Amino acid sequence: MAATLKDIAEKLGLHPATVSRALNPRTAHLVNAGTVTRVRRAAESMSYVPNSMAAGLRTSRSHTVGVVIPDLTNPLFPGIVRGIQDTLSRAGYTPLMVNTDNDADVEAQVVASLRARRVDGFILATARREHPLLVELSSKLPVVLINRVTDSMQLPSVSADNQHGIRLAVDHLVGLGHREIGHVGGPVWSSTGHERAQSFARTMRAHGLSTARRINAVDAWSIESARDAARRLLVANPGITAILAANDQLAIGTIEAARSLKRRCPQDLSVVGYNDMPFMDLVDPPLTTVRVPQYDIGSESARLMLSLLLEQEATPLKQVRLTPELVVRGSTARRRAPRA
Amino acid sequence: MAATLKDIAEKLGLHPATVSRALNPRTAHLVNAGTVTRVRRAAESMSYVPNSMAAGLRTSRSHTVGVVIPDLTNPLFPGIVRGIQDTLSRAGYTPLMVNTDNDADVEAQVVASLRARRVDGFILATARREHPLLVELSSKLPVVLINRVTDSMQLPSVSADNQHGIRLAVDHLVGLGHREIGHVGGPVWSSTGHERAQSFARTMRAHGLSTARRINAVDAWSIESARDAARRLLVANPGITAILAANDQLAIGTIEAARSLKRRCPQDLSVVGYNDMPFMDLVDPPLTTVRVPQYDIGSESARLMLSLLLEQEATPLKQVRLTPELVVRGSTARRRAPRA
DNA sequence: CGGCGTAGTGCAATCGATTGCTAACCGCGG
DNA sequence: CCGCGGTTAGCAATCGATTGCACTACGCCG
Repeated sequence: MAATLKDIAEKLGLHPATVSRALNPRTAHLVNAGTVTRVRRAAESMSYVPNSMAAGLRTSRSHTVGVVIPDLTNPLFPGIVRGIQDTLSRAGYTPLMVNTDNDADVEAQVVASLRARRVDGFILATARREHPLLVELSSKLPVVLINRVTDSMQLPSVSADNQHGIRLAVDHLVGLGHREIGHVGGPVWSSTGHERAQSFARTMRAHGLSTARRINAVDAWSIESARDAARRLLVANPGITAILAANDQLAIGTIEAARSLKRRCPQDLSVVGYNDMPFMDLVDPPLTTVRVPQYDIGSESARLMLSLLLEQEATPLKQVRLTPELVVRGSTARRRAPRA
Repeated sequence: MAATLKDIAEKLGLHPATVSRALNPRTAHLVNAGTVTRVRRAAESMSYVPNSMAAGLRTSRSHTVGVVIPDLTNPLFPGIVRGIQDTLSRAGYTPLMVNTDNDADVEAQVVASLRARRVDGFILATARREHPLLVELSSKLPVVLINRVTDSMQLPSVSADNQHGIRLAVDHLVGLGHREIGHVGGPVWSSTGHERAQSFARTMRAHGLSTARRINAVDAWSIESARDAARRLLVANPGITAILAANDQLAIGTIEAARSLKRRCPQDLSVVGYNDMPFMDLVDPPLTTVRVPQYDIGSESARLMLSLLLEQEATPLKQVRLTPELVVRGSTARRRAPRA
């Protein structure tokens, strides 16, 4: 059906090998310049499309990268994915994207199916803290981690600086006069949640503020989960005047919990989110949040992957840290007189 | 490096062909049951992963489907993509996803690169009204259209019933007492925008209401674009008390335009969106909108694609239409006395 | 005029799985 | 004892591109 190298070769009275070389920019210099243009023209006219499966079989490189995402419908990820796609495709690579739903079994399964497709490498945005696959996987293929650095192993990674982001947020709240600041943290199994909670504690201590009993955790990065947790936190600590949530969904859940306790945001309670997902400027109240450069995280991780794939000499371990910034909107306000 | 059929065969003193048959459920019955289990066990222990590129080369089927999306960061799409992925992967297929940014050139390019990867079919969610590629493409590969039926050609498609959705919205507004209802339509090149505008006109006429001069169009599905358009519409037609926007972004832009003209939503102007993207319940005011079943659109289109790929006999042309529903929230209200 | 270097092509093996055909072998009936 | 049907398994070709090696022809130098 579709034209092959052999078809072109026959039409031109050449050998397939010559046609192959003429069409490959890296080897075209081995072929007479006139022949190259003849071949190019013929390929064009026969609308030749190289069969990447055949090429991949021969070279055992698929020009394909597995991209493992916990949940694409979390608005944090589409931006990242766009960054990955744009950068990879510019280099002739195709991302193979899969969701895991934050389920370790699903993850094992999709990783296996991507290996069957012979991906050349993996970009992992799943942020479980422990990760049995990782050791084995990274010994066989290039792996780039997104939003996570592992405790045990050194791997190439791209992430936004959580410590810095959290400090921006806490400084902002302290600057507004808040002293009793709570934290609604992410799931305990999540390395991101863990890191942000630690950064929170560290920063609070640096300000000489109490931290220990205010840290709280939920079991999913969801609005519902935060609703419960924040409610408990607020009931247990009525003196809290501000809460830093570990991401935007948790911030929204926190605001809803506050409302259910008749505490308005920002008048009675300031709330800061994290990530600055799309539309967070439009919710009520517009969310003050830490913006992470989503597209850049994606494109940087793709760039890192490409350098691992293309550099002949072993690339030195690179861990890219991007800097988040604080976006002040309507969900934070100066602390008012403590409630009666 | 990785184990191959031959490796297993040698270890077991068998021929690769036998191993292949033993491992393939469709041909396992040709092999002695005992041999099958021996092979299975060996494959397991050597952690054999079949090379899908070799299989694909031989069978010229990649078990891969190209999924072409205009813009993944449009929150409408992640839900659809999830539906596609879940359904395809359950059947052993892998989606290859690409963005086009609503650019026809980019689209041509990504389609070419997907064809080089020998995708078995295409799911197209790009909704340009005219589409030169489509004719050629659909003659060579199975194609399923999302959110679009073409004027010229009959192709398998999955979409939500725009006419029905628009009617729900208009009926709602009319029921609230509105008579002068405007429409902020999508880009003219978009088939979705076109269809919704037509449905709007039709429904308004059915209600005996004026329509002609209120229809308006913008050049992108963006908040900014709607801001300008809605402003012009409102300035030109100050009597308008309600606006139906062709999607949620346009609705948000419309609300902002109204604000800039000192018209509050919903008190002075009711606004209805379309799609019910995530977080539309949280914006200010919570958006009344037509909900389309995003996940189902994705999974139905994947199902349709699978039936095209797997059924031996030609599948009869199927055009799936899903039914949207109206979600009433805070952006619409009963019409008040006409403004002074 | 002989020999050597080089540019340009052709040859053929290779990647790993699949599959139509063939071959070996068994049991059984005539 | 022969032959036949049926079950298992091996053989070998095939998919299409890539690439190390061999070969030809030509130009150039000594």
